Amino acid sequence: MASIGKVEMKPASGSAETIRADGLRIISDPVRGSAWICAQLRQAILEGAYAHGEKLPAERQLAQAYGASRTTIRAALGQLEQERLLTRRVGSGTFVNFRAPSDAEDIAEQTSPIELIEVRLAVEPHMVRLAVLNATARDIDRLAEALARMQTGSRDAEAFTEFDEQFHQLIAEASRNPLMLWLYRQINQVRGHSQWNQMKDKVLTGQRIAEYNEQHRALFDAIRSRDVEGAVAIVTNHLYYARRQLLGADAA
Amino acid sequence: MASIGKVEMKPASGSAETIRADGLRIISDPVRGSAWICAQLRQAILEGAYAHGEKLPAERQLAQAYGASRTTIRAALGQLEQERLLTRRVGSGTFVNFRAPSDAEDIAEQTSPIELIEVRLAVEPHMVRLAVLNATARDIDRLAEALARMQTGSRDAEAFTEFDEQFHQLIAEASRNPLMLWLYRQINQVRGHSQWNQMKDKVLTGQRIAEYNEQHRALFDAIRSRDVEGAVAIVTNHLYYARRQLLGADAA
DNA sequence: CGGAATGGGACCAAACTTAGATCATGCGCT
DNA sequence: AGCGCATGATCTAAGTTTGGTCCCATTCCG
Repeated sequence: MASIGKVEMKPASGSAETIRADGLRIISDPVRGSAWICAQLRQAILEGAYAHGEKLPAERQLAQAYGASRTTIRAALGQLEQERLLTRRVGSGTFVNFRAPSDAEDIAEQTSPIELIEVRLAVEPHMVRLAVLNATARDIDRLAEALARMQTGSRDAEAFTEFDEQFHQLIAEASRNPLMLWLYRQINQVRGHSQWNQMKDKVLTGQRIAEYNEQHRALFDAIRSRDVEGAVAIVTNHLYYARRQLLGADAA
Repeated sequence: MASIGKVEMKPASGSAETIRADGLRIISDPVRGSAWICAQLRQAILEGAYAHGEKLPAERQLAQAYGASRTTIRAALGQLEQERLLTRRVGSGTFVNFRAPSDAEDIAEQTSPIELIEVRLAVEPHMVRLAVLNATARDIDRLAEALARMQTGSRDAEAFTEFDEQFHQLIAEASRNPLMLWLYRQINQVRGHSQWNQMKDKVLTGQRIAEYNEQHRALFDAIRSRDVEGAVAIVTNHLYYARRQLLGADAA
């Protein structure tokens, strides 16, 4: 594997830099400083050389690769982290946090978070209705698992969004309607690319995550007990609630 | 393609890295670890290297194959299981749970007319609501034209279906929500390919076409007069009506 | 000179990996 | 049914990797 792209390119020798010998032409660019390394990495990320979520080489390895000290590498990575292009986790590594618009649908760019909520408001209530009516015991087990994961592991907006997508997609599966599932997957894809991602950090405070978790719990209980109207009401309110907060964030 | 690329590192073991004198060129495996193994397996599955339901090698064998510990392999498999790409059964093995990506046409074949109606029942009421709220005068003009065409030229089931799709898509446009419009186009595409086409001749009798036309007329009037609840009620009944007839046709 | 950036090293705590042992389950065979 | 075996699930203990932090010497540049 790794046949694709994963080769090539040296971080050094970007443009005609450091003409040794005579030392004229020294002008050059920021030669191999943290700023230069930062620019190289940023370009690589923005060009999609690294997939979203992919792990970068460890700092010590990058240092060796770029022929720089770890301090310098850390300065560059720190800058990129501030730009929200990277996420760093102790003991784990440094990860890319940028989705290349390569596979992003045009439609995602044109869709505002409000419009996305409107569409979900159209689809999800009836989807939940079908889910309550058609969910198998296995579906409900899966929902329970997802709910447990969500309530234990959703400390930040990033993780919560991911779990939230999983949860709602499981409901889509529980509807046992292939077209409905396909449709919701499309919506989820848009959701992953939309401008929502740029504002969710501001909207999803810790308290709101807790509130959403409560609503998810209530929705699950309604589905499990086959309470059609209750489930529909909960998901409808859930989305109205989210829309209200989006409108508030817009105003702010 | 002499672009800036990713820096490839090698793990501590394995092949010697090759650092060139002039610059640096780093080779070798991208950081093996559970995340990397997970990515490898995911790509293999998504590429169809494993058929749906096929059994993967046992964990102990995978561990040996990847030169990693069983714990690491299990971490990767666990991630893929969470992504619902795998299913694991004690005593049996690990199995692929992924079907070749369904495009619109595949989905259409898997979708029964009833399921299609269910999805439309989910989407269209709220879509109509948005349309009533957001339709421009131009939108309403276009709807009027389509309605006129439909009522004059819909003698057979074929022609009526075409006009009907146009009419509903115009409503989607009137919602002024690009995602909604895109979504409805997808639905319409499925509609064009589905098994519906094979039974519509039997369902769409001349009388029923006339009834549908009446309903369309009423829906248009409601939209034009900005009667939100009225329009929603009409389209909902319209679809329930169609569903009832489909169920009748199924029974027959 | 003096400040800023860089290099190089040490140490820490968190997360990950490894290597086992043991258990529980399901399958195939007699 | 009973048995043996392969497989996934779980646990423990230790080792390794990794980003976070601090310190100090060196280099670069005004």
